This record gives sequence, structure tokens and C-alpha cells, in this order.
Amino acid sequence: MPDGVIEPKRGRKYDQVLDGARQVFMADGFEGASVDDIARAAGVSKATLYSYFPDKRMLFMEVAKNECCRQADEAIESIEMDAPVQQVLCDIAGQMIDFITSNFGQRIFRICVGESDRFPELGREFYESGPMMIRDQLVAYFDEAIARGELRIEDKMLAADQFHELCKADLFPRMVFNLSDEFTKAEKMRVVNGAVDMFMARYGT
Amino acid sequence: MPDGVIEPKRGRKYDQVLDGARQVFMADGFEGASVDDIARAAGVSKATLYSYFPDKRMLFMEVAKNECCRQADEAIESIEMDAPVQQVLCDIAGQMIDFITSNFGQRIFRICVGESDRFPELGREFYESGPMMIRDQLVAYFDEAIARGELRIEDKMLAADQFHELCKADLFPRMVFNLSDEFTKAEKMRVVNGAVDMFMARYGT
DNA sequence: CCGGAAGTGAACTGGTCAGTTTATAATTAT
DNA sequence: ATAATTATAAACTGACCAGTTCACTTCCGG
Repeated sequence: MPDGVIEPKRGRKYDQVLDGARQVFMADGFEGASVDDIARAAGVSKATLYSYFPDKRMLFMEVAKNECCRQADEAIESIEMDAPVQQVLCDIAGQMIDFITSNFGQRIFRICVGESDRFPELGREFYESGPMMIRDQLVAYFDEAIARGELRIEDKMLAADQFHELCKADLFPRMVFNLSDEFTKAEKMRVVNGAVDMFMARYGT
Repeated sequence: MPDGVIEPKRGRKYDQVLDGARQVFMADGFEGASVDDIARAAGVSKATLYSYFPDKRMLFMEVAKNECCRQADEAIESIEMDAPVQQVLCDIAGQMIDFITSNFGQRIFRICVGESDRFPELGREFYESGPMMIRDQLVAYFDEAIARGELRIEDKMLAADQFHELCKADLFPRMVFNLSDEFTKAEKMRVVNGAVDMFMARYGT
């Protein structure tokens, strides 16, 4: 079997381990998750797990990277970039809020923040595949809209970061400090519309 | 000694313990800090420490509560509420950014977020003495400014939360994910001005 | 059907840590 | 000065966990 492109990275149980790890990390956090639990959840022996991954951290990094990319791609697909600016911004805001308030978004954020001292690559990795990608996507979209005369922005990076932050108003603190872990459609709409209105008031033409 | 109002809560070494705990928690986080280290830093025996506080969590809560109140009071004092709106908003934004990017602000946030699953009172406590207080203060200020005809706001709570979030643009993600831990005056000014301009474009008269 | 690769389970190492206990010493109040 | 309170040091309990090792089993390709 010289190749076959989609052969599972190595060994049969690689994905199984990743799945188990995802479950346990999402349920218990990074420090909270024990490798024994992960092996049990994956239906795999600890020795096998350690034959795939050098240590707990690398295992976690792999889980996080995988899931982030998957979710980001999904979100980007689903947006119709040719609609009117207001509409596009609403869609983007909706996607961002859905991610931020999702179970995965919540957990990964919590872990990245909590562990990033003892585990600095993690924060950086997440920043680059999260906030930074969002900013780049937004700036690219702004460029188009500016060219069409629909927006006027001096500092596009700042505008992107501002929009991102506006989408977190109210919801994010409540979530992150464990006051709520789900939000109604109405609560989300309020924030989406608030963000878009504010953004257009400042940067609309 | 029937009373004397300012007698240290009980026992001579109470404050000493709190000081040591603050140092070690700020340096190592919550899980990262060992009670032995705290006792050593406080110059106190472990048994003494445990005679003041029932467990590590309660000790941490006390440290956090103390420090939050102290910092919040300081910040509120320092603002001249009768200046023009733009000026007041700039001052408030500056204060918020200074707190968020301060060593203490950073550490306490990291700990609250990281531990709030296994330790839910903590998140709530911090929310109430942090984001919620800020929102209330802002809303109170908005009321005055609206009465003077300087602002026009329908949803004041949302506006307060938006302003708060705007102050975190760029800086907050970079800090929280450990890409930077200090910021130049210029970086802060860019965000402050960006926040105020955006806010005034939306809610100014 | 055989041989090597992949996987298993369970015990083990070496370490950390919260919280308790005990016998002893320093402070303080009366 | 004496008795009660408060503090100390150090050892100890009981628990948890990452990562390793090893003797053994299962799986799969040639």
C-alpha cells in the first residue's frame, strides 16, 4: 500500500483517540481531563494513546486545531458575500455569536485562557486560527465594500476588531463568567442588530 | 478589648496571609498556586492559614474580592463627570483599558475564566463586582448626558456593554492569548479614540 | 498460515498537593 | 505569673495523575 492520500494519519485508532480526547477535554477542561479517562473514552489503551501523541499537550493541540479549522470553514462557506452590506454584516455577526456561544467555542476559550501561562503555544495557536483569521476575512470584505463605495474606513484592522468585539456585547461576559450558558434568539438578535447599527453609523456612507 | 471597629478581622496574621496569598495567586494562578507556597510567602504556618480560611477556594475568593473593590473604587474616583461627553468617555475608556491590561486584571480574568467550571461562585462574584458595576456606572452617566441632550440612546444597557467591548478591541485578544502583555500609549490611544468615535457616531446628537 | 506490526491491560514510578494532626513554643490578658 | 489563646514545624494521610514498562494478544498482509 504505497499511498492512498486519505489513509488515516498512522495506525487504525488515531481518529478514535482524537474523538475520545475531544469528548473528555470538552467535558473536563485541560487540567481536569485525565489521560486515563481519555483512553477509556476512546476505547483504547493508554500505551496506544502515547504511541500516537508524545504527551497530553500535543494531544490537546491536535484536538483544538482540528475542531477550529472545521468550524471556521463551515462558517465561512455559509455567507453570501454579494448581498447588501447590512445583510452581510448581520450574517457574519450571527456566525460569530453562534461560535462564541457554542459549547465548543466556550470550552476552548476557557481552556486557552486558563492554561496559556503554563502552555503558551496554545494561546498563540488559537489566536492565529481564530481572531486573526476573522480579522483577515473581515478586512478582505471591507476592501470590496469600500471599492463599491458602500463603506468608508481609515483603519480597517481596527474596524474589524471593533466589529468582532461588538458582537460579544452582553453575551460574552455573561457566558464567560458562567451566569448563562445559552441565549435566546431574541438576545442574540439584539446584539447583532446593535453591532450592525453601530458599525454602519460609524463606517457607512 | 470589647471592640475597636478596625481590629483585623480575627487574629494578628490575617492580613499577612491575605498578602501572601495575593502574591502567589497572582504569580501562579489558582491551580498553579500551592498552599505550602502561600504559607511560606505569608511567613505563616500552614496550620495558621487553615485556621483563618476553611480552604483554598475561600482564601482565593477573599483575595479577589478585596482587590477588585479596591481597584474599582480607585478608578471611579478619578473621573471628572462634568467634562464634555467626549472627554468623559475617553477617561472612562482609558481606565477600563488600564484595568484590563494591568497585571491584576489579566491574572484575575485568567483565573476566573479557567476555574469557573469547577468553581462557579467565583465567576459570578467577579461579574458582579466587575462588568456589572461598570455597566451600572455607565448607564447612570448616560442618563445625565441624555438629560442634557448630549446623547440619544434607546437601549442604554446595550450601549454600555458595547462601549465596554469596544475598549477591548485588538488589545484584549492579544493579551488574553498571550501574544503581548504590555501595550504602548499609542496602541491604547488608537483603541480609546476608536471606541469614542464609534460611540459618538452612533449615539451622539 | 505465519511473522511482524499494532494494540492491550495492569502494574509501577515518581511526583504533587490539599488538608490534618501533634507536640511544642510564643503571645497576651488578667 | 499563670492560664488561655494563638502560632509553629514537620510529619502524615489519602488522593490523584502523567508517563513508562512489560508480558501478552490480536490483526493483517504476503
